[in-house]
Amino acid sequence: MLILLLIKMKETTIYDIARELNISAATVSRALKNKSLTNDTQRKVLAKAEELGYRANYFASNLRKRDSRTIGVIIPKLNSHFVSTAIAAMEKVASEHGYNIIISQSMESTAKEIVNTQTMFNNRVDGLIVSLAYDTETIQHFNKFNERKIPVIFFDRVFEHTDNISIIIDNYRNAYDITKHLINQGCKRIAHLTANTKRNVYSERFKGYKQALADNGIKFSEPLLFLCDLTEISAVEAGEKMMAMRNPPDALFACNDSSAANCMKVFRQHGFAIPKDIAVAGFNNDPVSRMIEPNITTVNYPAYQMGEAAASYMINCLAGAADVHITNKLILKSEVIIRASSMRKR
Amino acid sequence: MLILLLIKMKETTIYDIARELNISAATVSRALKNKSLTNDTQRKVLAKAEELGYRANYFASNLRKRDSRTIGVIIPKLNSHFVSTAIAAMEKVASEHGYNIIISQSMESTAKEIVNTQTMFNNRVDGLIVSLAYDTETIQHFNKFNERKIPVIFFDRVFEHTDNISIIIDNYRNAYDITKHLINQGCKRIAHLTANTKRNVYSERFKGYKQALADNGIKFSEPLLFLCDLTEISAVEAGEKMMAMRNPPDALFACNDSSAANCMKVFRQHGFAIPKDIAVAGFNNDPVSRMIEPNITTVNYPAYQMGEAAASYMINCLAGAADVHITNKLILKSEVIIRASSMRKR
DNA sequence: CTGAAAGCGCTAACAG
DNA sequence: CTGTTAGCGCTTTCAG
Repeated sequence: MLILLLIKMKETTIYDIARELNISAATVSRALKNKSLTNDTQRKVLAKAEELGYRANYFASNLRKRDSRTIGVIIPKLNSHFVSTAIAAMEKVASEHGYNIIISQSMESTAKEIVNTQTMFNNRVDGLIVSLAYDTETIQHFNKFNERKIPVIFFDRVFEHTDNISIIIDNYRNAYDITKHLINQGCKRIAHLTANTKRNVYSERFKGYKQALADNGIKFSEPLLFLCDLTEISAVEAGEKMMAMRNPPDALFACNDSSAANCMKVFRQHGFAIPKDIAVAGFNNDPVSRMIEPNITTVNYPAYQMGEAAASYMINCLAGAADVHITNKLILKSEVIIRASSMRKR
Repeated sequence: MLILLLIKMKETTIYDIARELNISAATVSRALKNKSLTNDTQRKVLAKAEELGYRANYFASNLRKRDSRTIGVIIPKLNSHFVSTAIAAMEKVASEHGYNIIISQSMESTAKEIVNTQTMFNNRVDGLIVSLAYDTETIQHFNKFNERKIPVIFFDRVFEHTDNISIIIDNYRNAYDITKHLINQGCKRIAHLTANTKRNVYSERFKGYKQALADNGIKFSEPLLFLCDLTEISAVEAGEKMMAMRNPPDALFACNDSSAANCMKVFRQHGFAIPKDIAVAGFNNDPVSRMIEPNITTVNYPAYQMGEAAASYMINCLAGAADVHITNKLILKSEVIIRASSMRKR
């Protein structure tokens, strides 16, 4: 009979290194941390550590230091070009400063966002960078961070009424500009496809859209406002609704490029030429906006810079060089990119 | 003069709860862990914990238990529908079993992958789930995990010669089928756009492509093989090269949907109709394959199931119910989806 | 069911 | 520059 014994492998600790080298654990600890560069103790320690397959125990170290050097990131979903680019930037900045990043997805659900918040809290993140879920309406779940002076930075999907810093682009201005552009192309019945108009990014764009109409003598028409959850299915549904109208729109300003693309597909199926019969504009400058024909007029969203800004600001807060409550908003540069999908005049 | 004092806020510990309740810390610990459900000590502890704003200290707990209940995930990049869907599935399975997930991106660089591996190692992950970077050619950096019997599971982008379990789809079969389909549509000069042919996913597809040609009396022609790094720019370049040929291909089988889409754009700019002049097929069933017109024939890639499988298998290994070295390959079901981009006959 | 006590591995005083 | 010592907060025997 064979008996299988699973033994937890003994880990090498700084004490093992210390013993073999006849020095104290404290010295080993210091050598490992580059704190005594003068003599060659350091080299010996490093060599021995390598030899014994030593690996640092962050649990012990963090416990002792009462500091995790970790930044938590909560985002709605990973699967957009915008989000993953922003995270790549955060990761870069953080690791340059010796911070780790832990990520969690709220999957656009406030309930899951709250759970994630609690997990981050228990994991003792030094700071939290957040882009809110689709329908999050209060930010009470971040109170415990504020109470403990753990910096919370919002980016992109932010909360309007908060003292916490928000990193955004000027959604209002860009929406205004892109709507103005459509008007300049001779469009009169401009549909707007958006999501929950409570979330800042969408409400601001909606405001910009309405203001541009107003400033150009076009009355806002409720039936031209389409709300959807931005999934493939609901974008297609919205497109179908537009096509079913007695008097269909002559332009669409969608609040992201994917939905714009999905609608364009529907328009074409109904025999509408783009931009001749209906001009289209999106938002985000997602790769898809350049993949489909005609290329989609959009707003360049500085994802990388936004991630960079969020992480840098966080690091500064943690270093005590900035206070989360002094600057309140950081508005990044962004601009409309005109492409073929909206060019009716030349 | 104002002096700002930053005082690290005192954290509530189980001792604080114990003292206030006149019980021992051990009891509090047990109550918090649902280990004494009988009497109402538990309720009191929970209430007091809430009252004092207690939060568990995972560092202390992990240190003591010598166990992190964390699974590390290393992927090339987050920004694809496939990867983020797979991760969502892993997160779900893991959290159902009380595990956390930490993610890091190799950004398609072997060097960064090695660094990430080391970080995961030091962070004492209980297991590692990996999809390899574009050009990773050895997996020595995972040796230290194998030595310590920390399970390593590869998915999608796996390494051919390893004892570690790999979770994949039948890339060869699907590529064979899709090529066969193009041949059945009357195509004779089928271009293949792929990446590094060393990475399994690409080499297998390439083999399937070649075999389908061979089985149907079509000689493989080197000039019809296009290598690129799958970025937007290089896919467009490849498309241009195809168009510049004296005798351009009459079909394209690209190894992902984005590059297929990017090439289609180029084809159309050169006045080629799809599928009449050139039929197109992609791979992955990415949302973009349904966004562009005509919709792209592709292979349905079970991202969610793959993530689920990887995480479940990992949990089983960690529970001792499975051995990473018994099953060697897990092949998930997948199939070709025929769409308009390749339908030349009816 | 509960308490006492030990120790996980590390770092930061402090002292030499 | 290095060693001694104490303790971070928790879990887990072992006793009672």
